[in-house]
Amino acid sequence: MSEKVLKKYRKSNQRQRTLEILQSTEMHPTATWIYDQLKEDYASLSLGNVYRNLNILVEQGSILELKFGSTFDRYCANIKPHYHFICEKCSAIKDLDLPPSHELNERVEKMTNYKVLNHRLEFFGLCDKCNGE
Amino acid sequence: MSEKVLKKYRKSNQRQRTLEILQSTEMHPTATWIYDQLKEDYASLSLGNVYRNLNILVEQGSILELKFGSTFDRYCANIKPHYHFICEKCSAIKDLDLPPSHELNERVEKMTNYKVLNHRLEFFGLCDKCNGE
DNA sequence: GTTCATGCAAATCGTTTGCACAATG
DNA sequence: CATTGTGCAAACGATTTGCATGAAC
Repeated sequence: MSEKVLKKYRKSNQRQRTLEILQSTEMHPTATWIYDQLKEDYASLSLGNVYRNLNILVEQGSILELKFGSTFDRYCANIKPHYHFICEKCSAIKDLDLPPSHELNERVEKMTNYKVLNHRLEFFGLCDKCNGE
Repeated sequence: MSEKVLKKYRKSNQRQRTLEILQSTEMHPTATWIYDQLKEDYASLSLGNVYRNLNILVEQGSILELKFGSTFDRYCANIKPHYHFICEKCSAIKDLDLPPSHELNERVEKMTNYKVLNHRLEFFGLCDKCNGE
């Protein structure tokens, strides 16, 4: 496993403020929402720089990025519900035999006041081929 | 709940072939990969139409789309692992108190020969506000 | 002959990047 | 002064869409 070298970053008010904004909200904002908040303090702010700072904060482990975007959509003809395993090295996607548990939905429904209709479970790691090396 | 009116579609060899290709593979291909396969039979094929047919097949319930793309990235400052609930109506994302189960990784590891490092679990439905209406 | 299917090219949209200049250490 | 931060605009890449033509019913 290649150990990633942490880059050195200077102090940046804008980046610090970005982190504070993120820490002060329960919602999971988009880059654009954060941009709008920051805009009040930084009139000449650019969206590109918001992305740059968010990526740095992720790299530093200060925040999490929930990827709902930016890679490929994948398609499959196995239409009965099932879980997936995704190889982080070769990007292979495998169907899993683990039977989907409807009971999980009920558990979440009981601990919240949400109506839970379904869920999606994905495992990440190394597939048989990539793990053998 | 608004019931979606199913549109009527004619028979299309290209769309039928798209489904067959998808049904004959274990991998979870991207639109581009499917395009490359189809290209052998349809020399003048356009990628745009592959997307159109894939969307129709999804709408008809013949295939599943695994969205790893095409919406927003969301960010959050809660860096300890946790699961999410996503409201399908208002798109709110909520952190869940359900404790992440490392045991799930082991279960998958035992039933496959993959190295399982982590997983991601998301629930979908209606949040408290949207469910009340 | 009305509606759907298709190819083509342009548009869309979230995100990234190259460049020039300002700020940091 | 060497390096990082920033704004700006252009680039990128996956997906969608408008338009004109061809096929299905």
